[in-house]
Amino acid sequence: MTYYDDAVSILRQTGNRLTPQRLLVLSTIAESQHHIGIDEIYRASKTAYPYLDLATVYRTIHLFRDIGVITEIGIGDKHTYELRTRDGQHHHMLCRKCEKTFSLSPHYLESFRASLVNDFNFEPDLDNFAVAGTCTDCKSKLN
Amino acid sequence: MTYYDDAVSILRQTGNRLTPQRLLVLSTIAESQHHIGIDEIYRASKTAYPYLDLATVYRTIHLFRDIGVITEIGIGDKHTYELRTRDGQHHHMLCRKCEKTFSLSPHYLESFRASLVNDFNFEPDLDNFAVAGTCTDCKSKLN
DNA sequence: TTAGTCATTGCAAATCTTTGCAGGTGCAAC
DNA sequence: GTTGCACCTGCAAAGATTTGCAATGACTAA
Repeated sequence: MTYYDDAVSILRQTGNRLTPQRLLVLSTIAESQHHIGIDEIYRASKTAYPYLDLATVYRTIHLFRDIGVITEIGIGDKHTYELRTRDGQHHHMLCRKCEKTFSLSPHYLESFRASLVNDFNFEPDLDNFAVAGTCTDCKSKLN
Repeated sequence: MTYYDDAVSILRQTGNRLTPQRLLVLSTIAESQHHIGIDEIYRASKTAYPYLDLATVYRTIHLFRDIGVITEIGIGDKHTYELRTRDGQHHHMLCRKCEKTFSLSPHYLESFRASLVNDFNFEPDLDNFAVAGTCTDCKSKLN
């Protein structure tokens, strides 16, 4: 269970505690094959541990996001989340219409990153980068 | 007043009405030199027209965003807004350490966008694009 | 200019998200 | 294993955002 070990070490490194609630939320996100919203995380986790509170889910999600365990993706007004993998760079494209995701090789962003570093000395954090847009299938359906 | 004329024509084109509330919110955003949050928009606009309701501000902001009159920028958990100028969009770099934002000309993302369109026929929505990272000042402070 | 229509508004209620607090609990030190 | 302490949690209340609805008023057509 790679995600578990990684999360443990990141939580430890950042001085946070390993609580059942956190591990539960973590595994719920990990087991979801796609990005998952707060409400779904709450519902799914609550099945395993009925005392779980929504506020705890919110706090846990924000913690995970801030320490880099998960990535937040905004779809319209809704926020969804997914696990960050160990191999770091994990980019994708996300279709706003059909909500399918597509992987993207890191090299697509490399020249962008390089120009920010060169021109502004700004080091962007592009790990687990996601772009929203319209995929080819949905574009053709628009006609 | 370019922003006014542009907004009028965009609202007309999209079949929306020009109401005093909308023009008020629009001018509040236009007069703000930086990104401005919902609460500030509400407070400033309410001074000019005390009957203005918060719900109207929310609806107006979402309308403006959806028809492209303004751009939404997510800074941390807070959303801020700014006018889209006629000469097109601009993007932002956001420093995670000092929370300062820096503008970024669209051409930095153009080749990225072009390669997604060419290689995947994926049309990314980069209107409210913001990259987080570390700015030059904060990088030098790290030593 | 006037009248009719339908989008828009203000209000209030619903829903979503965050926060304060008192008690519970992980974990480090013994 | 036990203890102590700071962090976490659940709960409830506050704050933020969205929605339903009846009344209003912007715009079109005559």
